[in-house]
This record gives sequence, structure tokens and C-alpha cells, in this order.
Amino acid sequence: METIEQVLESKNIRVTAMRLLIYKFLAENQVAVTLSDIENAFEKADRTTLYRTVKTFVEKDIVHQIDDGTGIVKYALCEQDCSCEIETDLHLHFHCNNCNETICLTEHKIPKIKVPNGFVSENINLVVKGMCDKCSGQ
Amino acid sequence: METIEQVLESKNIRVTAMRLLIYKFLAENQVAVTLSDIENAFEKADRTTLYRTVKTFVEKDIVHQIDDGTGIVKYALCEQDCSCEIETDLHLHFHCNNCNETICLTEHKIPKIKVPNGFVSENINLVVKGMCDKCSGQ
DNA sequence: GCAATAATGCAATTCCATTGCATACATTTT
DNA sequence: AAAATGTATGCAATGGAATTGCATTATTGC
Repeated sequence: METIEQVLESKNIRVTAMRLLIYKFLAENQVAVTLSDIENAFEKADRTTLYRTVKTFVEKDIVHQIDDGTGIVKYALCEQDCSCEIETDLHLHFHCNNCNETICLTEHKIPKIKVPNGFVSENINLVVKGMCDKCSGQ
Repeated sequence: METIEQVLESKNIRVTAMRLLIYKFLAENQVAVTLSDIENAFEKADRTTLYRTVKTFVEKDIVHQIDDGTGIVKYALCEQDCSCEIETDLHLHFHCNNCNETICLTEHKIPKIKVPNGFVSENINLVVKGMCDKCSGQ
């Protein structure tokens, strides 16, 4: 089991107290979170710092960025063996219209999508919207 | 062949000069357009009017709204036989990272996506990103 | 034509993302 | 260990797009 420090160092991210806290926060959340979610969790910290920290994580491929159609960017830790940047490894996301949570369905890979001649597919964003298990069960 | 007036009336949208113009503009564009695109095409008109006109079109199901991940909402006329609101009829969208255009691939339907037990799928947003035929051909 | 209803235009606001700059911290070098 | 360098953080401000309130104008039904 890798420590968080090791994860960060292996990606050439300097270890700071703030970054460790934010990493832990992301790891604790099974759902994708917004910047505001993070901001609420760390009220003493400045929004800019949180913003840049997460941005660094995204650039260094330890967090992936999700656009679930709400207009607000969400973030989630990548899986250990995740290679988000590679098309074939992309999983899909589920956005619950009821509780407004977005969940990574990491075990659900995106099926191969055919595009017309001349089009080159580099990346796929697939968001399923509806009702999540928690909300539909009630 | 239905006239634009008939299309609008059939959806209970009051026919106005502005709405006819915006409808025509959307019909002329094969690609999905942003509010700013529309604004540039009708510089005399106010942004709010354009915004509300398109919003009305979306609500009445003659335009569908696309979230291609650029952070800016795009709009495109629905096909005549389109029923966007129904999951099985959803087509996919292609966003070109080069020319920044978003195209409706209406003939490409979204494959059936499986979601885990307890999840109810109501809607699917699928955007393929890469290089469009025009850009890859050069 | 008149009253009711809806569309339009202007101004202002909200919300989130993003940047500039000064300061604090950490790492490396001597 | 101190100085020098580079990076992270915090504060303030900006930008861009979506959205709303309200007054005015147009359209519809009677």
C-alpha cells in the first residue's frame, strides 16, 4: 500500500500539508466533488489555493475532471491503475438528477464508439443521468 | 414540407419576427452554436431576448442543448422526427479540439449503456472529442 | 379598439473560473 | 546554518457566461 506522500512524489508533486489534506478529502469521497465542496470542507483555506491544488492534481493525472452537464466542474481521484488520458480506459459517470451527486462507475467502461470517416476520436465523455441507487430505493 | 410558422405553432410557440430569424439561423447551421454565435449574427438584438428565445425552444423541444465540455452551452435544432427527451433516441455529439466546432452525429445513436442495479437511467450525454473530418483532412 | 397576456430590451446581478501580485514556505546550494 | 532559488499560498481583482427584475412594446382574444 502506497502512502499519499509516495503517490504525490511519484508524480513529481511537492508534498505539502494542504495537498495531503485535499488528497485525503478526495479519497474519502466516493462521489465527484466540486470546488465549492472542497471549499466548504476547508473553510480556513483560500479558494485559489484549493483551485490550484486540484488543477495540479489534474495536470499530474492523479485526479480526473468531470463535466456532468450541471455546468460545474467536478473532480474525483483516479483509480490506482487508472489511465484516464487513454481513451480505452475511460469509465462512465452517473449524475443523479435527484440528489445532484455524480458518481464514477469505474467498472463500467465506455463501449467502443464508431465515428464517421474522417473523424478521429481522441477522448470520450459519457454521462448517464437519472436516479441513483440511494434515491431510487426510497 | 412544414413551414417554420407551422413548426412553432404546433409546439405552442408564439410566432414572432425574432423567433423566425433565430430558427432560420439555427437551421442554416449544421454545427451546434453558442449564445454568443447567435448574438454575433443578430447584433441589433439583445442578448437576453436571444437567450430567452433559445430557452423557449429548448423547453418546447424544438432545440436541444449540448454540453460538449467546453463549459459553454451549445444549441442545435432537433431533427424533424427527433424526440430528444427519450433516451433511446439520443444521438451523440462530436467536438473538434482543433476548430472547436461541435457537430450532431444524428445518425449515430448512443449504444445501450448498462448501469448498476438500483440506478435508473433517464438520459445520456455522450460527447466524442478529437479531430473532425475537415481538420483531419488537412 | 381594448384589455389581457406574452415578448423584448435594458440594466443589473450572480456564480464560477481564472489571473496578478505580494508573501510565506521549502529545497538546494554554498 | 544561512543565503538563494523556486514553488506554494493567500488576498484581491477580473472575466465570462448564465440568469433575473422590471419597464416597455408587441401580439392575441374578446
